[in-house]
Amino acid sequence: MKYNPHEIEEKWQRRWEEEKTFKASEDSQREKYYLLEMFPYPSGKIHIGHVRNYTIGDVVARYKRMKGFNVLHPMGWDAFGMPAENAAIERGIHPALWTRDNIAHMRGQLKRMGFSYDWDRELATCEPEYYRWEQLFFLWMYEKGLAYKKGSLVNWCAQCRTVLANEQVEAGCCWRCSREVEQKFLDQWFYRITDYVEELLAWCDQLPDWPERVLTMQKNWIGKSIGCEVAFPLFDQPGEIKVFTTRQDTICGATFMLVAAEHPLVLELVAGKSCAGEVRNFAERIKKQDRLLRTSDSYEKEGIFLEAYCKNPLTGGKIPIFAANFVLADYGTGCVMAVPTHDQRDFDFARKYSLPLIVVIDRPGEPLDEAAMTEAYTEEGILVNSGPFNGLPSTEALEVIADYLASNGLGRKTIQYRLRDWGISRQRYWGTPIPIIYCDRCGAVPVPQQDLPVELPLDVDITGEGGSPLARHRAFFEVSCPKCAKPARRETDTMDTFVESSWYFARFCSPDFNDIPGLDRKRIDYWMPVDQYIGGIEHAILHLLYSRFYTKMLRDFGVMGADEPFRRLLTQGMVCKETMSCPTHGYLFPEEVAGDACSHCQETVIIGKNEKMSKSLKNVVDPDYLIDQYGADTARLFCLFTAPPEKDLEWSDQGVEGSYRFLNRVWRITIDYLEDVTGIEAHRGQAPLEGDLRVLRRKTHQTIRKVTSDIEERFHFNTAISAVMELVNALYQLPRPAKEDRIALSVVREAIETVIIMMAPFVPHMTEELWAALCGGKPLTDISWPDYDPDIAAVDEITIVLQINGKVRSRLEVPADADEESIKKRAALDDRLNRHLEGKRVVKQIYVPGKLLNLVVRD
RNA sequence: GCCGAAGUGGCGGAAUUGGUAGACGCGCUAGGUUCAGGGUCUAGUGGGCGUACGCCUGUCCGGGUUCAAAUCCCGGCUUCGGCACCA
Repeated sequence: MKYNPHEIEEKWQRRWEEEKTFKASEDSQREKYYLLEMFPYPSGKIHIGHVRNYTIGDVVARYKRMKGFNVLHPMGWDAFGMPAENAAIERGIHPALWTRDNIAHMRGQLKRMGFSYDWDRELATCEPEYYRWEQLFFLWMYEKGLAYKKGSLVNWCAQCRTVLANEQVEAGCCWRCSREVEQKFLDQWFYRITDYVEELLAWCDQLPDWPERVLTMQKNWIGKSIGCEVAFPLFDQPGEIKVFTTRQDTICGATFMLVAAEHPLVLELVAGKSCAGEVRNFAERIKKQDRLLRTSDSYEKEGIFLEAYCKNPLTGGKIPIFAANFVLADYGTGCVMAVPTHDQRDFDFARKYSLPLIVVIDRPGEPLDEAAMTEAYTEEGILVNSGPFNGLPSTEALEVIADYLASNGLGRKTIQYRLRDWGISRQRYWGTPIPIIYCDRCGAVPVPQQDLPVELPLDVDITGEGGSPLARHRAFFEVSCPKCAKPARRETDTMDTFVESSWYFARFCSPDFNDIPGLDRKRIDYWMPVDQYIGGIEHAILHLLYSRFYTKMLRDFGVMGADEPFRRLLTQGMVCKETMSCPTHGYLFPEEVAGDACSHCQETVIIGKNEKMSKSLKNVVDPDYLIDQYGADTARLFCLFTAPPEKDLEWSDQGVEGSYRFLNRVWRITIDYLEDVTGIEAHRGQAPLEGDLRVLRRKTHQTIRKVTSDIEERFHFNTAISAVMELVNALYQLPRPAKEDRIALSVVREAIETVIIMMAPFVPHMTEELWAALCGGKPLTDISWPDYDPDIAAVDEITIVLQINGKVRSRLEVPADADEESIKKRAALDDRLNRHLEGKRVVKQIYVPGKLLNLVVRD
């Protein structure tokens, strides 16, 4: 009987589906386990990188089920994603129907891999009901001031009529049409995530099972800095300039003031002065240049004097005000006090425009001299030239000066964050409509709850020419005001799709619950938080931060009990492969390459570096090809065995062969023994065994121990699989027992059953088939994960390493329970050891129980 | 520039608390299989020296701590990721 993966896989996939094998039940008495992948639904065809994501989740789900957990494992969610419009047009379906269609489309391919999803849940996120609740949450937030509208400066491409994210701007031009990007003031909706900034930051230290680097990224993104807001009064005129600084200890060294070029204050200050025209030109130039400059490596510091002065609040000194290109309008107050002696940027600026330098923090032991300085001194030191604060260490001065400023009404301690409120407005068709109506009389009026959901119209033209199709759709936006019934206009912006992905995990818990608020508190309390979330590092900041914010907000609305959405997080690595390209045809798919030549033009193919698999680079491996060639089990095994999940995986064709070979080995040894072990029970209990059988049985139990802990504690499937490989090797090594040797065959049977059960989460189809052949009865999915017997797994002979000065010189086989005395006695008789001891004396002996004996010797 | 992670054979990777470096797999070499090929089985496989017992050396580089370092500390190099004129 040959291993025929295709036949087996089709058979079991059909059975699992018919019997709804993987459905979670809410009334189960078992402990719950909620497992979710971080929206990995691809908007096109799935490639092997996706398969890796799903496989990791699937293995965990199958393992946890065998461990007796009630597992909720719905499929992740990316069907609303960005490329949906294009992909929908390509596939000839209306974008509004895209999500549902896409999920159906993907299921075929996903089921072929044997993934054990609870397939009936995720459709809940493509129903109008999903919009209804999302819009309800919006209205609640609007009521509480957590959703608000404000004008903001955006990158705007006039050609595409779209707002561009910073990363969509290439050298100041639109990534799609290469037209120069404009700065435009646009009214946009925001969610006030900054209200939760302290809680989001604090909980970063209470998520022990999240990867360190994700938390670090989130902390950096939030970017908290503690400092002072200080007012610098204007000289010879009323008013003041507020600055934010974290270095209030250097305030006496502030010799000039910098204002962001685009700051409104700039034009106010120069109004009516002779320099006004020049300054205006400067500001215009910087506004445009700024974006361009960001992409170049060296930023030339530029500024222009505004013919205005302000007063240093501590020294009273008269300091000039400049507009500068390197000050950010949207951080802090948009104005910076410049301390050239202790800030490198200010130093460069002062040198360029010949501005005065005053040292206020002196280097201990080696005093600074303004004239001789070649760079700013940014370290700690002792205050000088600072009046009453002279002699204070700078670290203490931070506090003292902050208190002084506060008590004298010159400033106050403040905290600045890098994190901005979350702009959710999108000028796209695809997304949840924002439920607001604008009326000339009543202003912005929320859509009444009973009118929800505001649905997307189906009769729009998707022209692909940019701009929101909704803004061109009169029937959609021409409405009457809910308050006064006069003609009014509906908001045509839709929500960022990140809003939808910020609570889908909660909707999955109660997909059919359509009473207010669309989330069944009872079931939410049972399943949430997600016990294990798995996904790519690319969502480390935005999606995960937004989901955390949303969870806290819904908690404060009383919808959810959890403080955090995801208890444990695994960020798995990417699958990489080298790119191939040809001078004429650009990037090539693997099947477009024959040997080392392009199959279109026969030119030699250029092999590029290893990069993340993506459609645009065409360095993808099609899982269908793998399944056709080797079967889904081999594809799964390869993804798991080659690298631990959090590492990037470099694709290799040869590795796949190895996985296939191993599965064949498992298949052959099982079939080979099948007849002999039929009717024989697997070995149980403690009955003593000798020789090879004892060794095999020990290996069996050691394997259970190893595989269990590798999956349980670390998700290190690669080492778990290698442990099973060792057990299979041991089975092959065992001399074939006689047919009537029932004891030997029972030990063999136990080993074979163990191999099959241990492999079940990884290669479910083949193991089901072998299990059915071997045991019949209950399918493997209903078998519980075995425990190992520590006594049987324990070795009875151990190797003690004999070292001299830490170098291994010999080894000693001793009984596991040998005591220190007897080991030392035997070591003294060891020839190899004694050869190294000639002419030396032992000054110390270090004995590590069960491990080694180290002799420290001198000449 | 700042923050973070990583660096181990020809390759992917093991080594869970400082205690046998290189598990397992790929590749390669040799041999068996009535041996065309493939498959499969067995053995070998970090480097150097040696007929051999064996010896030396070895986890990016340089120091250090320790009886003992891939692992801890200091300095440097390289790669990757994040943030970036953040006051």
